[in-house]
Amino acid sequence: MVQIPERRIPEQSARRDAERVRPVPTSADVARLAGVSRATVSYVLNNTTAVRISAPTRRRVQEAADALGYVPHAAARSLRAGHSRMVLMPAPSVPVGALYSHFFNELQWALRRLDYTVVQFGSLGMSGDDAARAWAELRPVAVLAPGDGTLTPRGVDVLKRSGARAVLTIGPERVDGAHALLMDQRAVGHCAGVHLLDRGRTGIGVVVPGEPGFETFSAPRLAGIRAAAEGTAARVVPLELRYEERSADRLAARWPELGLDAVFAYNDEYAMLLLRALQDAGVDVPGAVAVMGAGDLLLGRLLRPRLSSVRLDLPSGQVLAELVDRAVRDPAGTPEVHPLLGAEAVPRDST
Amino acid sequence: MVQIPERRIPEQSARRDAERVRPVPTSADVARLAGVSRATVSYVLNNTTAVRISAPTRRRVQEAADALGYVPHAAARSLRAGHSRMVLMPAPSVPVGALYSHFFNELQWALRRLDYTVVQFGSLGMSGDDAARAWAELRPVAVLAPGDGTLTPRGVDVLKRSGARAVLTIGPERVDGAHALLMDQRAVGHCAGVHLLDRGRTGIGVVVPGEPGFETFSAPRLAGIRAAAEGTAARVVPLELRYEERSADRLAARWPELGLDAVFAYNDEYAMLLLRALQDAGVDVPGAVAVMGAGDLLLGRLLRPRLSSVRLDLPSGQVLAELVDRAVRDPAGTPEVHPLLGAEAVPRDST
DNA sequence: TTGAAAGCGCTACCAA
DNA sequence: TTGGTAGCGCTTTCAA
Repeated sequence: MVQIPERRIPEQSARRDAERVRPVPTSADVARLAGVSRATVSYVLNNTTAVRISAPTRRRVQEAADALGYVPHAAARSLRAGHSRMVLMPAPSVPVGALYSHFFNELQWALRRLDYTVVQFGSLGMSGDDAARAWAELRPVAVLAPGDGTLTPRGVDVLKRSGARAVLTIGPERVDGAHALLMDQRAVGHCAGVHLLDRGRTGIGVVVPGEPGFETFSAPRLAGIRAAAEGTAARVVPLELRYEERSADRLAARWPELGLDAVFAYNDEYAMLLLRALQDAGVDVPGAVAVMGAGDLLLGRLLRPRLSSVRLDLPSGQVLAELVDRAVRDPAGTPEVHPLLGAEAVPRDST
Repeated sequence: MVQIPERRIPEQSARRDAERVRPVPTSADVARLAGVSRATVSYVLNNTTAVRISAPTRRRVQEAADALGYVPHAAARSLRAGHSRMVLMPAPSVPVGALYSHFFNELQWALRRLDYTVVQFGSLGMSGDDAARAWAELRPVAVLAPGDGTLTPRGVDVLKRSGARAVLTIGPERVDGAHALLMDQRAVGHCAGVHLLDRGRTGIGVVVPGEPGFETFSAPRLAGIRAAAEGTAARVVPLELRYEERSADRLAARWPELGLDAVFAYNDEYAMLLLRALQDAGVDVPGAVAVMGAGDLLLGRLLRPRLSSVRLDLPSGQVLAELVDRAVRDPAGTPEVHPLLGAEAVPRDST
């Protein structure tokens, strides 16, 4: 059956009326101005190699495009192409250290060198599956989701069914069906535990941030130190601390009754806070208590005694970008787990 | 003229062949499964109020969508609609403090409440105009670009011509044609300068980070302190410092010959670094030298003497989101400049 | 209450 | 070497 298209006034015309000011130029406008077809415009602007366009035509098209300020429409392009090169990354929702943000930038840079478009998408305040749906709507070729429990196996499925060729988590946890770039926080705790036990400490406090949102990091660190103490006579005691002087003072005040001779803080900042409070309360560091942080911040070295810490090592963004690229090229491959985080004790004067 | 569409094998079929495994479900698939038209599917899934769909049909469509794991295609949708609700934000390229990242999150959250989709787009290593083009390809309704010199008036024009209804910069500089959310770093320096002059200091060193990428922040802070010293007898001397102990030790070693009795560091971290180095070199703080930072970090209060600082105040994300929304609703409005950054000296023991 | 179909901007196939 | 045109997935108008 042949349909005879009737002449209709498209709804768009109304919108155009309101915004007639400056309609956004399309490739058709460029074609019109250059006196060629839209196909030719596409060939020229994309440097299509399969087709040879004469130099004069090429020039006319370029000039027309420049004159109009033409910029191609990414959505239309990827709709037509049936796929995109967009890699979706989570925008970190908690303030993140310089180490991690450096790593992030490196990864982004490396992905762009592999011709991916990196987009960060904040999903604050969405449940995991809602977030996955929202990501899926953008039809990314790959998703690098936080490995912090946000993403569920259902979420992974939603993403894959909507065309994501690779789903990777990056963080302390892994998820079925997704590749995992595993930042195993337990190693951090373990490493600290071993160091403190080596120093002959037998009562180890573990500072856990009182603020919400850190559980996925702090819990495995605690587990790691527990694992290190397993089979020894040492006790491991979690201690909640908020990042304020008052909270630290309170903890320091009841220190004697805790009977601990060591403490591993969530990170160097909490460690510094507690160290100062202990000193103000008259507790000798490292004599009576060994204090250890994590992250190996420069600032920790400024204290007296210099703060012992756990140095964290992240691989180069280059390596990770290649991992992502490989996963994209082989969508059917079995999910792999890549340990990402190296941890090493850096003994200084506080332990 | 009536075209009789010939039956062609669409190129897509080849692609589909390769990926036949699991073609991504479209609204047509949902329609087929539910035994209705694509229009009906759209009505149901979008809860279109103008059209009443019977409950049974509604249910059938929902079930079909769930069964297929259907997720709408954002690009197709916004292509059809002729506009999107995407707000493009720059992904910060330098590690950013907790204050700023909190502010960022708040803004993102508030924008989402206004029904915008917030997307961060890293533009590391692109020139300003390339970045603007790359942003424009995504056809965002609004762009919140860094006000750090990346964006040029040309860039603003490219964005507007490709349909962005609002372009705002957020940072220390403003750009012609764009609204500005101005974080006037000069105020920070000015504030520190006034405080140090009040304390009777007459030779003020200003620590400028030796690392690249901080110029847009550090230069105006220096200018601000110069402005404060204008017309007084005080000298202002820029001092380059890298964020490492060695660099600080070197600076401290040549301190006596500098003849300065005060120093304002780029931020609290640089201040703490230098303070420690000065103390190690036997310089009395605040007796011989007053040391002041910026950012009012908790860690600065742990030093002895407690570090004086400049507290920075950022408005709530809510307020800013409304600013963005207003700019979008009134695209023709004259660009406005909104001062964003409040600065206040917090005197402690180091000055 | 439901369906048919146009068309958003773009690219790639085929024909000229 | 260039042009015509189908069709990516979606929404919406108009007709039934």
